[in-house]
Amino acid sequence: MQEPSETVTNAWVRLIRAGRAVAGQIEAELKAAGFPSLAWYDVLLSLKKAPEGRRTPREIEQEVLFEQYNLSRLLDRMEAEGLVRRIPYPGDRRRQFVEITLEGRDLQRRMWVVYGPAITRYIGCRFAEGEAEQLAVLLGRLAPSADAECSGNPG
Amino acid sequence: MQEPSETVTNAWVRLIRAGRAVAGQIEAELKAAGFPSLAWYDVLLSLKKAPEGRRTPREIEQEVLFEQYNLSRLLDRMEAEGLVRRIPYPGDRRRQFVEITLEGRDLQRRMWVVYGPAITRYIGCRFAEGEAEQLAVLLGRLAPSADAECSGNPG
DNA sequence: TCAAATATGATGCAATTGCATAGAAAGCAG
DNA sequence: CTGCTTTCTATGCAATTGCATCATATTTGA
Repeated sequence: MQEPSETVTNAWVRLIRAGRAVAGQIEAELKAAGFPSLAWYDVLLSLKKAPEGRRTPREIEQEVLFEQYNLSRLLDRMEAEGLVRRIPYPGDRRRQFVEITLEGRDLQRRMWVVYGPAITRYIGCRFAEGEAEQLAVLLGRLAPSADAECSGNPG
Repeated sequence: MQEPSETVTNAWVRLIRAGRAVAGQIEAELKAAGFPSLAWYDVLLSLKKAPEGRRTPREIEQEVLFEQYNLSRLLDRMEAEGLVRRIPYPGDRRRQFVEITLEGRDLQRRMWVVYGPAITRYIGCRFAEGEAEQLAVLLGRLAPSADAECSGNPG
């Protein structure tokens, strides 16, 4: 296992910087509009897309890549705001379902009015459609599930 | 200003997820090896690359995209560990220089031994060199300085 | 069937981050 | 000069995150 090439390192640095820059600007717009952060949006959207608007915390975690303990407390806050509701999971009392409420659905919709155009402005505007496609494909290879080609483990 | 296409949204979602996933794994390896986080590394490297190993906090901020107050306190911690030293800025007493110490340089080097191969493993291994180049170029367009093509401002 | 291992979610506590604002030094307009 | 604005860094306090661990429920395997 060896050092990365200049090019690879550069891609990595830009990946992080670009993510930070764009996320920072979008978060700022959401906040300016009086909305909660992207983390809340991610949870709301994840639930909204799920059948019957419900998922277990584990499923949400894996989709949005949050830490278990962070999500647990984020759900506390969201539940306190009435955006989400925890309900028993039939057949396994360790688990639970988290279900989006009407208010939650509504908030998601209202946030999208700010969020969508922001994505257009910070991403869409900078690429031709084919380029965006290319970028998406390349980034898809970095997904946690995607298998690497070379072997070797940490440590 | 309008909604983003599916493709653009997808690129954005993957950008964030990929960054989180890779950063998470790299952070885990660093921690497992007894090292501090990537944020510390970024500051050390930024200083190391600078002439005479020194930069003002503002310069570091802009390079690594940290918040001013976070960097201020990160530097406190790093200074307490002897990795960095604050020295007066000649001709402007508002500013200061942050200078990397020998210990700081050494830590950067030792962290790279873990960090470099991790970049290879999580990024390099997943792309041919030309693809990595492509990815880097596309991501470069998202840099905060890069100008967007369409107009329209938030709000 | 029962103890050990595993899976899921919650929580106490320390560390970090975000927010608003302070404090100090330049820069600027008249 | 003098007062007003801007720039740069620090900080009090609240909110969030990370870490370790707990509590409970299920699964596994002898």
